[in-house]
Amino acid sequence: MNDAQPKPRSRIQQENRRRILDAALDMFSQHGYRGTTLDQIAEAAGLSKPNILYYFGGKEEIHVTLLNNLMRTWLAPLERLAPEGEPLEELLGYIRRKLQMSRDFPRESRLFANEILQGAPRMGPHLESGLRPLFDAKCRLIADWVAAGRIAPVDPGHLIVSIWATTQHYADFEAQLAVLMPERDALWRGAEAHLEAMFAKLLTP
Amino acid sequence: MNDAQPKPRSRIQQENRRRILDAALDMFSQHGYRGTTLDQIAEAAGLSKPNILYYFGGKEEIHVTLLNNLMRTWLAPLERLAPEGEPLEELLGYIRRKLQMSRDFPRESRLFANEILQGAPRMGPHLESGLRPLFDAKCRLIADWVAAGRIAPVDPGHLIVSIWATTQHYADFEAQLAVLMPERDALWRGAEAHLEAMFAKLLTP
DNA sequence: TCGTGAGTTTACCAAATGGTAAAAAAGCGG
DNA sequence: CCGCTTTTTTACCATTTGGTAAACTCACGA
Repeated sequence: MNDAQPKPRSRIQQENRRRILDAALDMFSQHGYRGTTLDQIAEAAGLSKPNILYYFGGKEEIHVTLLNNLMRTWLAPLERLAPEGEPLEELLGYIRRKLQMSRDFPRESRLFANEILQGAPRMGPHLESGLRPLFDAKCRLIADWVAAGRIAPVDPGHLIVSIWATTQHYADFEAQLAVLMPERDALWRGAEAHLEAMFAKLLTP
Repeated sequence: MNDAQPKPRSRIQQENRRRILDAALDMFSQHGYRGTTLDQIAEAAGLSKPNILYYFGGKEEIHVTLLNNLMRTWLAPLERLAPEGEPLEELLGYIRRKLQMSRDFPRESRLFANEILQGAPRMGPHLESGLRPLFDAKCRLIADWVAAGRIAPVDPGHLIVSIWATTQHYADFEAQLAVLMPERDALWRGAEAHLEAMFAKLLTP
């Protein structure tokens, strides 16, 4: 229904679009949508403002593009939660992947958090069409595991929400954690150990 | 060093300041600092913009006032975590109080989340001077409980962080949860049951 | 090497925004 | 009811911001 056009982008187009999106991700994730100006993005990208508007239709189009890109990488870890493996290992693996994403892609995590915090004004449909089916499917998978007695009884939905909450928190609230637990390396190691232990204990039948 | 002045505010001053702060809390928690305009606050408060600037020195002063007020109510639940009681009951009580705050004061939770997400530009000092000592003290308390074998071994810092993450998530990511778990009443009941069960299992020796 | 289209810059603009000055209106103690 | 203070409104302003028009430069294939 929309831009599934080919996209025969020249070398320079690709490079400049990438720079703009990278700069915009920096800004939007730190200052939110309205807190970010085109001039900031332009300066961070090393381009002039009109030049940026040559590559994107406007501020909102940049933001939406980022959100669309985000959705894919964001769903990936959950998609890999598969019925074939050992349930406990599958879930702990998911937790590990999710925590890794918080550490390696904190900007993406904050962009998402900002968008949701503000009521998901530009993402509502995506949640409904992209996230929800996946969430429901994985809830069913977990419910099956519970029914089969392969993991301890647990509300699948709230389990997934707990995993999101705990893992994303380390990216989204980094500014707070930097004050409370200043040793960065120890923080991530401690986080992984704690979350694995916590969810293992919760899920072991 | 600053406004610890008496504050002999007239009836009308108190009322109007309250209305402004309430309206500003609505706006700031939903749109962030830069995403909120004085005109929005004015309209929501039912006052004219210059009138608002009669009560507050400027936009930033309103925001800082809200943040200061927030700090007090925000620390209260953790302060009540006391060494006298049964450790497990104390911690579960804390979790219950924290979740209740997410349900009853989602605006405050989101205001806080917004501020931290953006790097705590107007709250950094408060975290250091207000939150950190409390956090450290409660970590020591929990460590003592662990050392005494009264709760299962757990990293106190990460335990507290997990409690924050899971409880606040229900307020901060409400827009997302509204899509995934539309039945509002069931959501809060399920959240309480799930979190109590999860942390009880984690902490029971 | 020259023409042409892709890419970039300069010079703007209208609207929005935080904030101010000063006059007007309300309150209110006497 | 008066006079003085508090509160509110009207009329502005300078800056910022998203965006545009059009001129200009550059790459590159014929």
